[in-house]
Amino acid sequence: MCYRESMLDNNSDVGRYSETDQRLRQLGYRLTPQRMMLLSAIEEGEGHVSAEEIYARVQSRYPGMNISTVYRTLDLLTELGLVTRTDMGGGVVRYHPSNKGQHHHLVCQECGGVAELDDSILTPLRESLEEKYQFQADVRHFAIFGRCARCRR
Amino acid sequence: MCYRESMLDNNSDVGRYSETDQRLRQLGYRLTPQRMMLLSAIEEGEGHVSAEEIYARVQSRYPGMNISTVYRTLDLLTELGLVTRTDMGGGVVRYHPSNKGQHHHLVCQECGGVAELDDSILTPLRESLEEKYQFQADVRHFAIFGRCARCRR
DNA sequence: ATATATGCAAACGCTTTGCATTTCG
DNA sequence: CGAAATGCAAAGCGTTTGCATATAT
Repeated sequence: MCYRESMLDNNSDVGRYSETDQRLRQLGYRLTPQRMMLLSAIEEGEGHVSAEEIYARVQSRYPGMNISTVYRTLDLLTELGLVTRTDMGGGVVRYHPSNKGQHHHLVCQECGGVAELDDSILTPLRESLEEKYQFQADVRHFAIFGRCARCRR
Repeated sequence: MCYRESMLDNNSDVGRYSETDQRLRQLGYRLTPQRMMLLSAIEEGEGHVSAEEIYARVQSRYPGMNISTVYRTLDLLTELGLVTRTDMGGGVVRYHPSNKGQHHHLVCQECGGVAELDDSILTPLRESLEEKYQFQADVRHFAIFGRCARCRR
């Protein structure tokens, strides 16, 4: 029904439009309450979040949020390049705002821990892939699996 | 019921035990018809196959094969190290025999094409991960996403 | 003989979809 | 007002599980 009221009544952020919000409108998309909530949830969350986590986070404050809207919105934002989707392997997919800078992941297959990886370490690999295979590696979608320092002991 | 007859009657390979078959028995596991079929399907298939593909392939010859057996057997073989499981991203998981040598993958996000990648190109990266992060990269599970030479033109 | 593996059917978790309803612009 | 977005419920997909039955050793 009237999800606007139930969701926004006590939202002190109404009226504050983030950079990404503005961008959405520029591109001709509607700025719905759901989209604003999802964007702020993604921006607040440090690091990377899954669709289900985003859903839970938004729903805790705005119980009207719907899981299909989460997926549809994430798809849209990803297509527009406002959000980056990272396939972490094992069926785990995480999202983070594109404007928060690039970094990559070391995923430990033993403890499941995820460490961030500085981009510079990949430069040599990118260059040799370019040279030898004419392959343009998409550095935004990088996850390396293995065993972390702790689990090796 | 009696899946042995229906599945093995016209299997000219009965009695020929592959290297991996033998290995299974050594380790104390039973050498069932299903396991033999699955192993030969995986070994025949050039390159990498998904669980569903293995299932389809085996079933075309031995209609009794069951999808849960495929998954259970692939889990077992992976744990034993006889088969390698590669997460290709996008929920796609492929398997190939461990004894067929190591190589990696360049997955084109545009055309979906998969190219094989020589292991040597990863040596510098592995070394720097080891040095800087004490992280032991699992090179058997490597897929790099990006755009292939053809799609860039 | 008996522990182990299989078949079957049901459930799983995540994701997608169709369609009626609502809402942003 | 009208196109676009949402809610809802159902289905999709690949995978896993519980339990009775069959079988390799």
